[in-house]
Amino acid sequence: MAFGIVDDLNPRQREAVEFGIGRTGDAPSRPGPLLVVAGAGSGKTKTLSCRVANLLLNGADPGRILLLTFTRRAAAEMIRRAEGIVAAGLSDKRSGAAPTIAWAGTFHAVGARLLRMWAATIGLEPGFSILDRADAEDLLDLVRGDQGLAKGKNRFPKKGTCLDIYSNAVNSQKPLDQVLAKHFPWCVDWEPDLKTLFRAFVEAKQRQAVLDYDDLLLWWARMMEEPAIAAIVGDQFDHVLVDEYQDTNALQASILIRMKPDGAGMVAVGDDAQSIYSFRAATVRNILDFPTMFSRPAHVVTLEQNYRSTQAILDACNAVIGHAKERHSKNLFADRPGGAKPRLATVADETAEVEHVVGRVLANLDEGMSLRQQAVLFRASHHSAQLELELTRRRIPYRKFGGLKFLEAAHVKDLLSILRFAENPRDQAAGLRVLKLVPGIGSTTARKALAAVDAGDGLAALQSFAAPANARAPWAGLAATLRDLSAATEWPGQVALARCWYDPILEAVYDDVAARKSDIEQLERLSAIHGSRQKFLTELALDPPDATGAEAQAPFLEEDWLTLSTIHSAKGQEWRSVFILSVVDGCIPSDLATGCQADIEEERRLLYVAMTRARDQLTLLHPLRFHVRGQSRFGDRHVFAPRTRFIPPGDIRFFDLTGGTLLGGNPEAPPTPSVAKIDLGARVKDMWA
DNA sequence: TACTACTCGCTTTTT
DNA sequence: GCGAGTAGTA
Repeated sequence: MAFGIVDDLNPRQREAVEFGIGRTGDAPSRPGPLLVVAGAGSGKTKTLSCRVANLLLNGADPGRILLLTFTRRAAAEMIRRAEGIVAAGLSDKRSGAAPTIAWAGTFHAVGARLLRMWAATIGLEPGFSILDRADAEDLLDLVRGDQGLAKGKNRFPKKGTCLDIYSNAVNSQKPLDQVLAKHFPWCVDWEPDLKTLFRAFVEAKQRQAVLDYDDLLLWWARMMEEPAIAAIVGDQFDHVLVDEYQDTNALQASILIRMKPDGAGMVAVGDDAQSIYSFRAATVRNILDFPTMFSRPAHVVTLEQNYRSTQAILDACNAVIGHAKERHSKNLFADRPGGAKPRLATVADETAEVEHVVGRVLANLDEGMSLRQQAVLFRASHHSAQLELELTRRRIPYRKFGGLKFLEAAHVKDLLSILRFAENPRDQAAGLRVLKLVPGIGSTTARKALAAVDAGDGLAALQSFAAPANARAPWAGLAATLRDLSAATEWPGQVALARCWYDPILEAVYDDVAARKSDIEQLERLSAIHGSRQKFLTELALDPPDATGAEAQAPFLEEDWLTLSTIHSAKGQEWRSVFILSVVDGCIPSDLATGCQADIEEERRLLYVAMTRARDQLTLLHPLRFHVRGQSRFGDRHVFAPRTRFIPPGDIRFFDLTGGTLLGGNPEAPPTPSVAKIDLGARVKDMWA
């Protein structure tokens, strides 16, 4: 079937788009597994959307296609493009609404949906609530208290670390002792206690009808171990397409293989050179082993032609990844010859770095490159703090992706907890948080009240609960609010109802009331686009609003803005001009990730991912003096920072060195001797030696 | 029992 | 320089 879009695919892309699809337009065939190894900028999204479109144009049922992506945004983009192609392909034959892919989203979102469908069969409460990361931590902490753990003189790992350990064990499908030895060596002695804790944690979650992120995958995977269910769920889909396969973990692979043991209709797309989520137990083994994972071998197509960057930029990227210890051999070549070399700008310190970036961004803007075509990327969320201040001061609009989320703000969590508690009175973490909001109520009273809720007739127990005299009025107000919320049949208005009770509390507790109230108002606006309380809470947990910033509010979306993003959140995107902050040893690679060779290799890929986002212009910043966090007792808060080890002297030729003029004074002057030798990273690590 | 003041440990990336 | 745990007070 000839249609315009396919004509401008290159031969490899075309192979991926057409593999195994009957071209006669008769009954669609069920092709064997296909792996598309897609280098950076090689048109991966285009290829995948074309394949989806091609399936649809060849008669595939859109309701029987499963599209698994890394983020909700990626799924939406893929569907938009596929439907556009289909609409164009059909327009000359018949008109009609473009078909919609009903099953698309992240593994977690799809898992949640399937689990609700199958809940009755697998002994799960269909109305289960979903705990986000912070909720899960709180519950884990609660359980730890109940278990009487961490009472000894030695410090127990903190709740975040405990959850990391648990999560890693679940997602990597490895026994606890191995996980501890490999990733958390300093917690090895706590193994028996951790095991007890995790067992109690799992029991608590089941008793309370709550699932955390890991459970969405774990329950799905366990469900698929039941052959009868696996057969039905597998048969539900003719085609399963998985994007960003290099960032999936063992648990996710086990789901796929149980769904399609022979790999029929299974397509995975990814790039081992861009695997940057090992901290989430993602393993590059997944993509390397995909060809032999199913009972039928997979067909492999490699996309090596880069359409994004100029040759000069690509040369530098290839040099960086060329030093990687092991990689799937792939030779990216550019479609766009020439171009300016990437700049490696050496500046005095972080203040100069910010000055340099802002200056360049504005210069680009003067030359007609809008802010939206530019991005500033960094390793850790807080690296942009100074830049954000400067952008705000100069009134340059920006949106920041990654890092602290809107949902993590205390007041937002408070309000959501009220809704969650009303939705699921068994949810102890939400309940405890809500009850403790009442002035004069601490954890002891709150726990007693929760026990009454659990034992008696749900939320009604709160109204008959004898609250301390000084807390009686707000307590009664809360009990009435929760009663009204749980009795409400209409979703619209419920956030307003919760606010009636919560706003006075917020005003009493916080100083910056105005800013926090506007967050709550945003939450209320957000609630309007969801159909029910359960949908709202589920969607918010699985797909939190991901941008913060001076212009993040909906009414301003049409305007121009500069993108600030962690490298992780920049995955899959591209800009004409890209700036990478603090390309120094200690940042990239992070001081915290220099433990073993595998960590270093991942940091190298991280720099590679960042660099390959650039189309025309790439600037790496190298501040000579680098801020050291939290060490005020040393007086000077800077340390000398060498250029990242990922750009050795031999590779300097791929870069244009600038910055001498920006230094002012003597660029070669050694830093203050008293601070030059401090290796904070080593000190932190020594504690575990 | 609730809240405060103080000490101690550690500091990333995200569904 | 912040969060979490602890000791002390009301």
